[in-house]
Amino acid sequence: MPLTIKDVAALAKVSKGTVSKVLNEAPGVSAATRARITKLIRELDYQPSAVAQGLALRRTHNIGVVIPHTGEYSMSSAYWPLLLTAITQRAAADAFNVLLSTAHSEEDVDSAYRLILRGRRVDGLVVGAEQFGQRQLGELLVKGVPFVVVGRSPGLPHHHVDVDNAGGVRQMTRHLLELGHRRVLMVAGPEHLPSVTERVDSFRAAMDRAGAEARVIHQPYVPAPRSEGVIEAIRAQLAAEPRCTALFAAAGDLVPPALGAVERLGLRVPDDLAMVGFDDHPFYEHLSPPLTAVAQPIRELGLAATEMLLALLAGGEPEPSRILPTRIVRRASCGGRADASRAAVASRGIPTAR
Amino acid sequence: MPLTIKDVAALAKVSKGTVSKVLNEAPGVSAATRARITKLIRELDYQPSAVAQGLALRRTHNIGVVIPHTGEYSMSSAYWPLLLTAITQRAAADAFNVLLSTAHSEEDVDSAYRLILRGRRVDGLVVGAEQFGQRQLGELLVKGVPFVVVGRSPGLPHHHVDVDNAGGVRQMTRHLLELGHRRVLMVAGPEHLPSVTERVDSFRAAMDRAGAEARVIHQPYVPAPRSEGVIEAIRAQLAAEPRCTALFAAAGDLVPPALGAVERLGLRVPDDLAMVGFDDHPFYEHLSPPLTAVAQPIRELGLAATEMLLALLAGGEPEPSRILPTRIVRRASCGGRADASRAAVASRGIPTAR
DNA sequence: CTGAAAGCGCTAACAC
DNA sequence: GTGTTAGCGCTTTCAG
Repeated sequence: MPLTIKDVAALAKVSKGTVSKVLNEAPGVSAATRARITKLIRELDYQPSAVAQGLALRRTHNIGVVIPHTGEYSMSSAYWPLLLTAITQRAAADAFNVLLSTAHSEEDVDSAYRLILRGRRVDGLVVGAEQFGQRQLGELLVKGVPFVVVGRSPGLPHHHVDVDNAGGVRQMTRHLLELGHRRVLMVAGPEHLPSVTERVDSFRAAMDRAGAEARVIHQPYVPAPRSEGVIEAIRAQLAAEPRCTALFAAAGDLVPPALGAVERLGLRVPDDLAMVGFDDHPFYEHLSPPLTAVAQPIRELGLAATEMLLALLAGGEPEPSRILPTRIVRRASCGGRADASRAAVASRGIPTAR
Repeated sequence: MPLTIKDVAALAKVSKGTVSKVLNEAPGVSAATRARITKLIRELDYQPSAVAQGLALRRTHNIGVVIPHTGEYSMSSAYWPLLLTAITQRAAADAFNVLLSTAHSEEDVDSAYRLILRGRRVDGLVVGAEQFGQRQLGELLVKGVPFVVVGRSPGLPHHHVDVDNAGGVRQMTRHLLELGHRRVLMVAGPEHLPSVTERVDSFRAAMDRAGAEARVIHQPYVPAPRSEGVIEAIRAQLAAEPRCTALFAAAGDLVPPALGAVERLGLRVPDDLAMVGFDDHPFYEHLSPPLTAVAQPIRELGLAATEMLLALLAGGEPEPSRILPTRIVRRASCGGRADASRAAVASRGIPTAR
């Protein structure tokens, strides 16, 4: 049986209340007894029960994170893992733990949601925009649970952080236009997602403005072994006359099928077709040719989301939304000169690969 | 203020005890009142406080997971994200939540460890072998916290799951030998890691047995932008006479620098040099040529770890260890015919890419 | 400055 | 079958 505050009090020959004050660095304890108790606590390696504290204080010091399962299909993007890491790290800095909940399908969203909310075991939530429907968000709003959304869910008002989808696409589209492309195919995700709409609209606007022809096809995100349909759809569009001279994969998960389609047609990149992606990935550098992409500040996004939530939990009033800029990493897949990509944020290396 | 059991009891005109019995499906309540209370609970959308239950029952229904940060450097492997997903999903099936803790450096390990253990907010732990030192594991043992290690930490006895590192390497090495390679370079991770030792020893043994020459260099896992030193070390070994005809990157994080070295030397794969990796990744299919690799059953590993821990928590006595087999996915990087890789486990697609 | 007591929301004996 | 009571480990008045 682990030590309780009562044990500590008995050993120190004081009351529980006094020990509690020492634990919480509350005033009203003489320096002498405080020192004595502090020492005892250290010697005993006593740790107060977070559960009991939670009951008494009605706060758990846990934040919930609801994101999609990283199934085999989604590992062509490092988005969620990097986001989760950043959130966890930032939360830890304020002594908050992260309670994780993932959903692997739409039906599943609701159960993920209740699992983490059940019993109010978190003080607040960070949720992926795609992970909560209007209903769930509305419920959170009603219940008064503090939360911040990563990405935007249209309609209801809420705190949110996101990358500048429109800006990133605009910048990349202009880059393609500058390189002389007049007919570009964008492969985008499912139409009902706000992030998809933002990217597509921005692409269309930039192309229109230049009097160039924007082609867009929407595709579901699908596990790699099942991407046949997606590959075929892209192949068909790519083969259609008049031919597009550039292909824009508007999400990380669409890059592999896009590559598949290009391989299937035997097109040479960048000579026959220029290619770019949204959402950078370490392997892009090693594709042949290396793939130009819009890089998202994923880590910063996670930090921003967490800070916003922590502010909310502290009773503050953070700005309702925070949009982070993207940047283009030029590699050889568009022809022209490829800048060396700027060095990424350094992280100290510890063993991790398996 | 959320509803409490007291409110429900008052509205139902029964005592808290009776409501509690209904909540826990305990006997001793007439069918009629049970039905009435159940209905009321549903109408009110009452959820008992997990914190209060935790206090009373001395179990939190949370499991802790301690894994490395997924810094930029480690996203060339999908190992940790996939593992985490599997754990979370399996835990959810038994109504357990996952409390996440990550460490981004060796110094950090201890704080990650105390953060999650502080206040006993978890019933048990799944930890990455590299994440806990002997000291921490020993402390867990002493404190009697149930835990299972993913990978092996030598010395102390503990429950653990792992992939068959030796078997996977042996199989792949034999494959290379069959293709006629007599001099092979393995790039492996830091020597002090058991998984690295297992892979290296198995490689050496298989090569020796065939009278072939095994060359091994150890390299730290390092962030992508800093891999210059690693690339250079590999390049140097690759250039050394007599030349190796095959290169074995013994961890996911070593594949990008290995590719870098090969590119730098202008070697053609597989004609000048065959290349294989340990730990498969969705992008390997789109490298040129597609990379042959040892695939690890990561998801199954996570499920096994979680099941072992859940069994422990339920008071059972699971087998102390579980080793899962790997399989080779043949692609074109070794020359010869490349089998189509067997279809991976299907997952239903929901929007996830950003 | 310190101790005693009430209460956070729930469970589990044990009466009735 | 149902109500009552005593904790679970901690915080927080409020006396002394």
